[in-house]
Amino acid sequence: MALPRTPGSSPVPAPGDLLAHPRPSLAIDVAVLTVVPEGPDGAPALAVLLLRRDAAPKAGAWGLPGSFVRERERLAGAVLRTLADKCGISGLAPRQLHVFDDPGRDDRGWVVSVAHVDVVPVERLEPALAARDDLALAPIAPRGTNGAGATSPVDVPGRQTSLPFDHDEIVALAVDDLRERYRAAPDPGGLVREPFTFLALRRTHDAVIGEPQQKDTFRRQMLPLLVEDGEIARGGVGRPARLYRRAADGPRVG
Amino acid sequence: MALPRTPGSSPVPAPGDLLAHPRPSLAIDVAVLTVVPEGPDGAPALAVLLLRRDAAPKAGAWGLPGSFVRERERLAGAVLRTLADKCGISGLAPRQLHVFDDPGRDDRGWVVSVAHVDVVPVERLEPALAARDDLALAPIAPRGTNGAGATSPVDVPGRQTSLPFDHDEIVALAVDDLRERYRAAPDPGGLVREPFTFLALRRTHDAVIGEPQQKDTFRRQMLPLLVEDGEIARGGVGRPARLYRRAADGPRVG
DNA sequence: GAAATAGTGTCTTTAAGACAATATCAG
DNA sequence: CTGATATTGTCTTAAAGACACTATTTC
Repeated sequence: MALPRTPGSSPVPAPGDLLAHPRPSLAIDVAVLTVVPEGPDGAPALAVLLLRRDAAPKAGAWGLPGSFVRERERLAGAVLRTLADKCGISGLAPRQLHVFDDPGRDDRGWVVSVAHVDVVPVERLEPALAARDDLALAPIAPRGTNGAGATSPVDVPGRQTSLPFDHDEIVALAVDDLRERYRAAPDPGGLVREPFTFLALRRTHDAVIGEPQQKDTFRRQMLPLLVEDGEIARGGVGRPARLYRRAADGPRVG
Repeated sequence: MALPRTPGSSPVPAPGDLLAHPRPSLAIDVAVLTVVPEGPDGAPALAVLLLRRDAAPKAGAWGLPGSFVRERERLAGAVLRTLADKCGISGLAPRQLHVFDDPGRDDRGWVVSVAHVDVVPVERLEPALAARDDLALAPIAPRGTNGAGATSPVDVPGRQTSLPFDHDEIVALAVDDLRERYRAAPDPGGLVREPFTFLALRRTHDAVIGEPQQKDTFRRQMLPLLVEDGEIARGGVGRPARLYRRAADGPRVG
């Protein structure tokens, strides 16, 4: 077998020898989205998890968690490992969004990154957020309404006006993906603990989609995708609401 | 700088040295879809371009065109190069579908492949198809209607019942993606030469989507996305139809 | 009973599906 | 004029939006 060559030596592969190909570094980035109970306007709102970079390029800047994929590791596994190792968070079910392949996107070399989105209830982020100062939840800017000439879909903390690399684009893709899924099904990201009332479900959808959903239309759309459970009584002030769970054919269980 | 290591030597990266990471081979696969004038039932129908493999694994079997990404090459560029080099075809605008990252998907080693879809008018495939016998257009099986116990969405030529690797899955994703886009906009793949009549447009949509579109509903949906052109007279037998082009805000121009 | 929230009824508006009438050409 | 296709009108049906009414609890 031929010896492994340095990447970029010979563009012509020796047949049968995979290692002869120049190979890129493979990375993942992940936009962890959640709903915070108090957004900028007091109502629940979408937010994204940011991490202060300590590594080489753009050290000190806020960006999305990401890392290189290890040998024979699955992409989803790399995302979950990154969240666990770098953020102390147990993620759930990463979804692929897009591959960013611009050869000039990283000064360090040829890095191809697969962008992901994951959705996590805010309770699972709070311990890590409270314990560390290099983690932050940044609110999603409500569509083009962004301070000054910032082009980021995120209200980045501090003086920073945008996210490094393609992270602004990744957040935009992640938000679009999540909104599309929340228009079609009840809480596909598992943000609401089961069983839940229709009010809790609708408040979450309002926050994700960014605008209030019609009470009755929303009920009629989502009802066929839910199964009833029991009753809630204590706690609320008005008439007790029925409790529901996502129908079995629905997506992942939180 | 540290010497490049063989992939798989050290899973712990030396900080600052990108080359120290084990790196996968990066590949692309592409499902080239088109509409052939005479499908299995005589009507125009969707088909996918297959290539007979000559390389190492599954040599002789029909599969999708694909190849390894070269150094600093864009993914879309690798797709277009593959179509040009291996199929003698000039592709148009590849779209990413999904990253296949199962470490066991290729016996030769750690290969991560980005699946793509591209849409090409059949006229641009015909010269290559006529000149070579390792290229074929396979009809898309109309939803689950597949000979015997075949699980492939493709009617693969010969005795083959499915495509190698994840190619069956790629074709299914490609067809779903194309159908979704054709439900929303007039001929986003540029299959019909401009200017076109409503009949030509609808026949193409019928073929892509796999079932006939309502004549009047289709017209009402697509009309706002088109701009008028002139008139057609010669050729047809009935009343001449107006000619249209895709509206400027539409997608790529063929 | 008053306040608050849950759940349902129904009217209006909009869009799709279906069918058919009218328009305009070649022969 | 006949046959063929294009284009438009309209009726029916289904769904969404909007509004309001009734129901059931806590205080």
